[in-house]
Amino acid sequence: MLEKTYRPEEVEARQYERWEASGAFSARPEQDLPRYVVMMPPPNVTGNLHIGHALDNTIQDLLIRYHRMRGYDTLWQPGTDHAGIATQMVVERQLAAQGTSRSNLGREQFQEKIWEWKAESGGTIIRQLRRLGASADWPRERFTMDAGLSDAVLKVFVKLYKDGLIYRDKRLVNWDPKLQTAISDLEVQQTEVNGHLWHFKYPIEGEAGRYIVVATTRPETMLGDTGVAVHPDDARYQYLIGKHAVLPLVGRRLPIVADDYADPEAGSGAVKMTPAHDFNDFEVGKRRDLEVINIFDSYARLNDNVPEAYRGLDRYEARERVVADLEAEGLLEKVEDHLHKVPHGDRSNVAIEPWLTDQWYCDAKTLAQPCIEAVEQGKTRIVPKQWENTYFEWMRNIQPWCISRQLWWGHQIPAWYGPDGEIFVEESEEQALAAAEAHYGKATELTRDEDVLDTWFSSGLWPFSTLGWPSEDPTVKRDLALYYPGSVLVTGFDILFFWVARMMMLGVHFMGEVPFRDVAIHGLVRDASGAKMSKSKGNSMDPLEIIDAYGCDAVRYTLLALAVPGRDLKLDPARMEGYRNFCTKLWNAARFCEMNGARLPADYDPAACKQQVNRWIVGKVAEAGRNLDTAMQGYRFDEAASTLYHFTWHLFCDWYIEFAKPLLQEEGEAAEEVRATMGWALKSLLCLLHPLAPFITEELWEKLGYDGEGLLISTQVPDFPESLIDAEAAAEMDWVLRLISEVRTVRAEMNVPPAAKIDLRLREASATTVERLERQKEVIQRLARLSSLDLLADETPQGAVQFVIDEAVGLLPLAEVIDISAEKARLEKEIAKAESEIGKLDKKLSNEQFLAKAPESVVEENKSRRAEEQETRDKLAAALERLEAV
RNA sequence: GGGCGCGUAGCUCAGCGGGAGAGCACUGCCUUCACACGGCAGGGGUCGCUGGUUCAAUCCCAGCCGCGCCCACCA
Repeated sequence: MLEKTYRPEEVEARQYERWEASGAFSARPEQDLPRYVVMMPPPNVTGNLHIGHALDNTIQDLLIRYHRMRGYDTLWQPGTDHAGIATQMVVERQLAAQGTSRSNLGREQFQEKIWEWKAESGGTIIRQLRRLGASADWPRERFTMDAGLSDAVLKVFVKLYKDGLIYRDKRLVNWDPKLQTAISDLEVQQTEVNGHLWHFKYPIEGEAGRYIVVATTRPETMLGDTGVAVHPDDARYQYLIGKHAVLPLVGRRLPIVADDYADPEAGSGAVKMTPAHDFNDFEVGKRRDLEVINIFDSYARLNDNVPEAYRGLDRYEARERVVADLEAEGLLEKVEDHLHKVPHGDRSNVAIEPWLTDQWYCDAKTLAQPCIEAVEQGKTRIVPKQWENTYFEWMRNIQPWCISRQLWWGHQIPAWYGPDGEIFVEESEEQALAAAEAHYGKATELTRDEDVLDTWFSSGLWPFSTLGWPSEDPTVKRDLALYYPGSVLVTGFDILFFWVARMMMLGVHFMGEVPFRDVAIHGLVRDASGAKMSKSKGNSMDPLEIIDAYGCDAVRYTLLALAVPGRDLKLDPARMEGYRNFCTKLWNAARFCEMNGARLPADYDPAACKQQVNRWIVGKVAEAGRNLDTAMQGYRFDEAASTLYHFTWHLFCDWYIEFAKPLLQEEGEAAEEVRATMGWALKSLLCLLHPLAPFITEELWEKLGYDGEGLLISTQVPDFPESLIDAEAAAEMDWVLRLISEVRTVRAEMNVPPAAKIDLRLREASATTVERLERQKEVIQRLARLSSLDLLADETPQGAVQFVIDEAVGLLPLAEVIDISAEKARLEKEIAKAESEIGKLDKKLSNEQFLAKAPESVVEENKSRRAEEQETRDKLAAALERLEAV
């Protein structure tokens, strides 16, 4: 016999091990089945599972299990990402704690350290995903720096280079002075800062006493100024165009140029130009042929291109000095407070510096074009659809993607330089040397580019690199044919650009086909009050801890129930408690079934049930199954969760089991049919629930001795054809349910002491209305007896309900426990409510336009509602009169 | 500056042209032989505000007020 409560801690590890050992997680390429493929977003190899991973992977596991149980060959491709900057930072911090640094170790030793660190803590997150119940194809696990995936990176880089889609360029990049690397636009976060706007007077050359005023938020950059721009139509400055200003502190002649970029409305209308340290100024500088003078070193300290007094100063020290010196010279006109956005590195959290360097770029614009079309044509669907706009917006305005990083951890760029700077991009050093020999006519020594690629470059290949591309191996070719493109990519919107867009670009370019059919976007997990979870705020939830506390199924169910597509979810422990209770409820329902000998005969046919309750619950199971299918197709995991929750608790437990109790007391055919149907319903329910709550359902399946090797390993969900839904049984049962509720209410209000349990014995189902009415009468009679009320046998069912209520109310004065004045107040309130309802309906029904234009059915509905309300009102009024008479 | 989204019961959120819903919380009764992580019954909402379209608006449209997010080169 089952225990009284479900104990997840005793079940989860055991069931998981059994699943994994069975091999049932694995794809079955050799079988001729429809395919369902999900590529797991690879977490950082050295990371820990956080709540966002838990959501993302629970959804994927739900989809995978759901499809696996419906006859698909499923591939859930797992793996991890080397996460360049993030991992390098972790190891660097460790080195710092040990009193050393990467520069002390040198490149090779440092890389060894990282590999050691990976070997040590690399498997953590994968193990943690197993705690979540993730049924991924673990033997296929990949790492972005595996040999195979690295081959893919090489091949892609070389091909794109040779196609002219990757190139080297000298331009301003987002330079992170702390991490000492370039970063892409996406890795830059704009942070609002309370700063100042300084207005400086630049003397006009040869016109003593005349100045042009420029404003800046970054005074230190003035040391690199090479011009001043004004708007061509700005009357105030016409006479200055073509003349020069003299840069204070430096003495450089600054051409005053006309350019549309200068906004006459902003500041003084004149703007200083620092082409080496500002993206806009760089563009203006190119147009107006201004000098580009770099004044910073890689740590954002002033270099030798500034007057000696400032050399070596940090940018912020320099700012103070420059302002002080200009003020001393009387050239500071004014200082205003100024709130503005300052770009910061998302990893380092220091202000990034636009800095002139040589970097590798990817021509994202060209790659993006077919991806825009692919989504427009519906080859890939983004769910919810509103995100398509965001995708289009970004893809249409995409900038060149800076793909080189000055790091040591990652895929080193396969580019070699000859002595004269000639670039050789090849898949190996040998090929590069060969190319160099061909180029120079003799063997020539080459130096390899030190930079590595942006992490997202290799993860952009994930949908096909994990399948073995570019290997020519027949197995790989087969897998690519079967498992590319994937069915759906599940992800939060935070990496829509970082990752999804890159996979689209690289997938379409190299495979000639989009990497996935659907992109299912979910929100971010926030705490109960809506704040972002973060360690520093102390509001983060460790998924493993909450799994320990509530059980994995409860955590999964909570996440799914909250997962409205594209919306953030606020995670409240109270919710998890609720779903933990749900698990217990399910467990106990199964326990009841077990205790009462619910069993499923081999020849059981749900469509052949005779009894009404059984026909009804069969239909409700089928309905739940069909609703689940609809929800899953629309990625409405919240609806999937709620439909099964409602069925389990409020239909199966609250009603069906209660109806079954009296029936089970009797021996014979009726009881047998209930046992069989109950067994069938429970078994079906376990099948339906398994993808959401895999552990408890599997455990029950095993404990109840259902067939096969278990839910995950060998069970297919049966079809639930619409024909199983018996509309007549459903309508009757709805009526019975309502009736029982009403009688219960009356009894509660009358304070009728609890008699025996409501005893419903619904006799064999019958098709004819006469018989149906007879049965209902019997139900009413029983209820009435139980309520100590006599009931006229020839009342019609609807009248009977009213009669029961009337009688109950009529008995009120006799029940001493009832407070008469309170009861009067209640009745008066009810009457007022009914009257207001009648008033509204009257108004509606006297509206000619309504009668003329509204559909007939709506009019009829309103009329009958009017009649019902009137009847209710009259009965209530009569009851009130009787009460007053007492 | 541009874009997206949100304001529905005390809380968290579904719904979305024709009688306001769920979970939790709350109140009352019930330790009845699956379950007190339970059962039954109940209270609670001018569906942000103002206009418009419509026979009919929580739902569609416009404006406004609050809140959040994303993107953007404004000194």
